Amino acid sequence: MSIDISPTSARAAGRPREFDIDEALDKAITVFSEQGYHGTSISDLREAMGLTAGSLYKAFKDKHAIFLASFDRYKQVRNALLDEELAKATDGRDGVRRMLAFYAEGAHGDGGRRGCLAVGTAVELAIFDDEAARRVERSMDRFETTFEALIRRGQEDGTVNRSIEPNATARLLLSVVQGLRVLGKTSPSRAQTFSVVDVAMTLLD
Amino acid sequence: MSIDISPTSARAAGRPREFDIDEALDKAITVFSEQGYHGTSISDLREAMGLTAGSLYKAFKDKHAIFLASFDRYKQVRNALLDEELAKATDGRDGVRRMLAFYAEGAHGDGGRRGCLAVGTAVELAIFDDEAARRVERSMDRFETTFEALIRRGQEDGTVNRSIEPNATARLLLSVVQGLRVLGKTSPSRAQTFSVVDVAMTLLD
DNA sequence: CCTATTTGGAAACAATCATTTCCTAATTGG
DNA sequence: CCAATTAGGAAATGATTGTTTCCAAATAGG
Repeated sequence: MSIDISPTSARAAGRPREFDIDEALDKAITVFSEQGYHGTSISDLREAMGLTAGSLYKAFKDKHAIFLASFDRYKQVRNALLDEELAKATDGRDGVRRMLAFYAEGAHGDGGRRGCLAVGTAVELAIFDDEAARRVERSMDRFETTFEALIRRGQEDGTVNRSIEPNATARLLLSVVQGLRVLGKTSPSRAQTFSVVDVAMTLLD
Repeated sequence: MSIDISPTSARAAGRPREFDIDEALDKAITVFSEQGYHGTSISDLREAMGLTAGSLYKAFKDKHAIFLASFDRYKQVRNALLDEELAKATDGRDGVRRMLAFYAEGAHGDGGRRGCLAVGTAVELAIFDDEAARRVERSMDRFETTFEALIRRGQEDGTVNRSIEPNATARLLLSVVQGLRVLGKTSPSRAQTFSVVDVAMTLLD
């Protein structure tokens, strides 16, 4: 029995995995987003991920673990894209607009129909699944905090009205964004979706 | 073979049903709201509704029919309550406030955790279930139209700013309301929920 | 009172569910 | 090159799924 401090890059003993875990999770994200957790069977996942049950259960403990891993990857990818977008923001107001536009972009057309995995998880699993609920709450908190920070930044740089309440307004914008994801399920037009963004922006005047 | 134009009140031949359909559907609504369609088994429904499988399948064609009947009753009850609330409105602005408050009231605490059956249906079933999707769309349209009518009424009676665009603003309010239902799944406080309503109302100034 | 009709309810149904088992294949370390 | 370890994959697992069947009970109309 020896203490193992091997780097993660070192390949473990045994036959190497023949598929990329993240690529497989990306397929799982699509299925879970479209069909939900209970609506997705292991067969659905096998087919979408191109794996046999054996491989699935060697890579993940069970269906629930596949779901949580999919959720985590979904958030990681989406957050990275959002951060990239927010890095371009010239001021607080521009940041809010970019953030709203980022979600509006995902809430219409095919992506809107597919849905948001965080919203789906909140609606389907948050009551009885503590691990899922914790992840949803963390995700919502992050959005709210980011909105609030952008509003405060705008109030300092003069692009956002100083008399509005940052936290309450951030929470309203969070509601709008989650609501757009729900409405996106009935595939509204791009214009319809972005008109909501335009109205929301007037709150900063 | 004779043409039957008997009133619906006349009892048909055969053993009479021993349970009230609407009461049973109210139990089903709770289960479907909490667990979703795929997360709810016939056993769950039997237990909640206090019925045997035989009785269930004599009253309804199948699980899907139970769900649609539950959805229809949910909307009927909620719409009746909303109409009652809106009848008290003194002007357009007051109507918008009452409508927002009506949903905020249902979106926090235990009711918020339980969730909205329309939102759950939109998220879980709208893509692959046409009958469910049609019902969701009709429900959303009704909300949007009601909001828009209240805004126009407010613009006429002088309680709502005449320079705002009624349709776009109505759609934003619709988004807010749906978003509150999503956020309600992580059981926010009453104050947190209503602060969103207060901010939304400033759009009418 | 008899027939037709419908419900209540237990038991049975095939199908599908998530998961495991078992064997072979592929790799690492010694 | 051998032992240990892990992955791939087909087949089997028991449990649960939604639904049906069958029989007794309760009603209406004739």
